[in-house]
Amino acid sequence: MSEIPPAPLADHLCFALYSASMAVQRTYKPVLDELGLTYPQYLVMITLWAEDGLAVGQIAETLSLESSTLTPLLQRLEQSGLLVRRRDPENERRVIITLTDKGKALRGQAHCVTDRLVSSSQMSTEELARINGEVRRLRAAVVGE
Amino acid sequence: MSEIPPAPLADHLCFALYSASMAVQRTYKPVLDELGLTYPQYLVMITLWAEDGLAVGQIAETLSLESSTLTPLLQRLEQSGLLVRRRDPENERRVIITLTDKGKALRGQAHCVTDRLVSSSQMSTEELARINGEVRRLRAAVVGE
DNA sequence: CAAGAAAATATTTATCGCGATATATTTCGC
DNA sequence: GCGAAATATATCGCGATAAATATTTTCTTG
Repeated sequence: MSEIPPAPLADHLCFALYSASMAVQRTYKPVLDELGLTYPQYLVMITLWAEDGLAVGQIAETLSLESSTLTPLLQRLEQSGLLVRRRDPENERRVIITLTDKGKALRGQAHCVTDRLVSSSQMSTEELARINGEVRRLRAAVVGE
Repeated sequence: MSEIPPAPLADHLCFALYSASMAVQRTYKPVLDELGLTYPQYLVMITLWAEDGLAVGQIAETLSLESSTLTPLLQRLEQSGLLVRRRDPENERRVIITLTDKGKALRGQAHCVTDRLVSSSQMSTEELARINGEVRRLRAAVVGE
């Protein structure tokens, strides 16, 4: 039996996702630097702009991250003055995250980040939305819906 | 003028790519653990299985990584006995990476990793190949071909 | 042609992000 | 009340980026 050689790099969907994700993050970086955010921090802010007052675990669920990843990340955002962390009085196991005025104010500048992808890719928003749907469908399939 | 609020998380293509890439990496992890590789190390091995004897800079170019990322990664792979690093006698600025027999032998077990994505996603290989093409096209557009 | 500037290449260092594991701490069920 | 579950934190190693450094090669130019 001859062994099946692994496919060349170009055929690996995992590499396409990996390198595309990195490329987008590099595109965002200059704008995020101006906002004082890293990319995962930016994802947390998007989550909180949509719904404030979430617990750490809820943010972790939304972003598919471990709470052990989020805790230091949120501590840094708190030190930046963008949010406040406090125990939930009704369930002291939980830590509730609340945006400060400064954190809310950052929301207005955030659309510049997304614009960056649209302009750099030179693709229509319809095309980008279509690819978004495909990739989300793939992810859902991989994690089992 | 009211400010444009950023779109909800689901509309962000960057998050779709990011979370899909992470999901695939988590799927691969158990198999890669058995091989003693991390995911970026696996990408390096795929590159070298396709063409051995590359310089650090060529691997960096292929994977869109910085040499400062690759140097410690390659040092770890060397310590694992999978490859050898040595200066190119013809151009002493370069460091040539060569697979050991152990590194070459690992190639036969590697298709198990890819199988993992195909089976977990429950999508046809045609479908996966089509998405691969879409994502690659997006990446190429973002980085400017 | 030779000397020095510039470019190419890899490494080092520092900082942050992320995963995995282990460890509290609190709450809930029996 | 005690054990089990849920939640967050601490710790350690690897990865990614940027900036600084070192070395070699190539270019320029007097």
